[in-house]
Amino acid sequence: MDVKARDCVPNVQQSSEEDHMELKRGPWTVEEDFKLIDYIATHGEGRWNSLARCAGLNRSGKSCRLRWLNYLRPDVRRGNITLQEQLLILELHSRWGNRWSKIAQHLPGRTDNEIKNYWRTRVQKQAKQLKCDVNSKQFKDTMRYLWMPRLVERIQAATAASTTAVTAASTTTLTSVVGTGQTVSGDDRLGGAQVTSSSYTLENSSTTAASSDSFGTQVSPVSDFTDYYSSSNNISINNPNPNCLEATQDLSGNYYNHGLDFQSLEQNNPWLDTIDASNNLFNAEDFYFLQQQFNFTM
DNA sequence: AAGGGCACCAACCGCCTGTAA
DNA sequence: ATTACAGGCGGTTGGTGCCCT
Repeated sequence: MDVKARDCVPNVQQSSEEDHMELKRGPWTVEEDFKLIDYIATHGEGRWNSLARCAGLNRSGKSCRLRWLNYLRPDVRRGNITLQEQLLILELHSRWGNRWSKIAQHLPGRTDNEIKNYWRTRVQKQAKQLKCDVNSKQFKDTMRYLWMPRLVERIQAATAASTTAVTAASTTTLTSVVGTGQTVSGDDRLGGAQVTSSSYTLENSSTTAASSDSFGTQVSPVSDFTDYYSSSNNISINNPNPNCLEATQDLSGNYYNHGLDFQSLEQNNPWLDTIDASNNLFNAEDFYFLQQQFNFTM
C-alpha cells in the first residue's frame, strides 16, 4: 500500500470547523492510538497535518508524528537500556554531542527522545553529583577513561556469563534472550512485544564486590547490539569511524585500572563511606579513581 | 497512612531546515 | 528568488508512580 496521506482531500467545511476547534493536547488515549495506527496501516505515514485531520484525530500533525515515531511504531524498542547501548551512547555523544537523532540512528529501535531522556536523567545527574559540568573536559575524560572502560569490563563479564548459559549460536536473538533468564511480555496496550529483564542486574555481572550498576538500572546480558561488538579482546563496531572506541580498545581492564587495587583501597578509605554506590554512575572505587585523577573535592 | 521528594518518560514548544509551488 | 508549509531537532515541562520519612 503506497497511498499517502496527501491523497486525502479533507472536506473544506469540516476543515474550516476544525480550525476553530482547540486541538487536543496531553496524553493520548487508547482510542486515539488505534485511530492513528489504523490510518497509517492503510495510508502510510507522512503529511502529518492532513493525516491528523483525515484520521479524525483532533491533534496537531506534530503530535501525531511524535506519538507514532516515539511510541506506536512497531519497531520501537522498549525496555531497559543495555550495557552495550549505554556504552554506545556515551561514545557517540562524545563524538557528536547532543545530536540525539544522529545517535539514535546507531541504536536501532531507540528513539532520540529516549536517548535524550536517558542522558538527562542518568548522565547529567552523575555530573551534578560530582559537582562538575557535564560538558567539561573533566567529566568527559572521566567518562572516556573510567566509566566507558568499566562498562566494557561489565559487558565482557556479562558476555562470559551468558556464554556459559547459552548455546554458542544463539547470543543475539530474542529467542536467546528468553533463554538466558529474561522474559518477553506482551505489551498490553498495543500488542507489541516488550522485552523486560527479569533478573539480570549489573550487580550480577560486576567483577568486583562493591560494583553496582552504573545507573541503578537493570540491564540485559545480551542484546541485539551484540553485533556492535566482537567477543574478542578488541572491540569492533559497525561504525564508519573505527577510531570511535579508541579509548576502550583494551578489554582486559588492567590498563584502565592504572594498577590500583580498588578493593583494598576501598576497604581502607573511610572517605568512600560517604558515597552512595548503589545508585551512582560510579561506584566507590571509581570515585577514588576520580579523586586521584582530577583532585575532586566532595 | 500520608505526604514530600525524586526519577522517569511522554509530550509539548520553539526554532531551524528543506522543499514545493 | 520568494514564500509557505511540513518535518526534524533539541530543550523543556508536567504527569505519574515509587520510595522514604
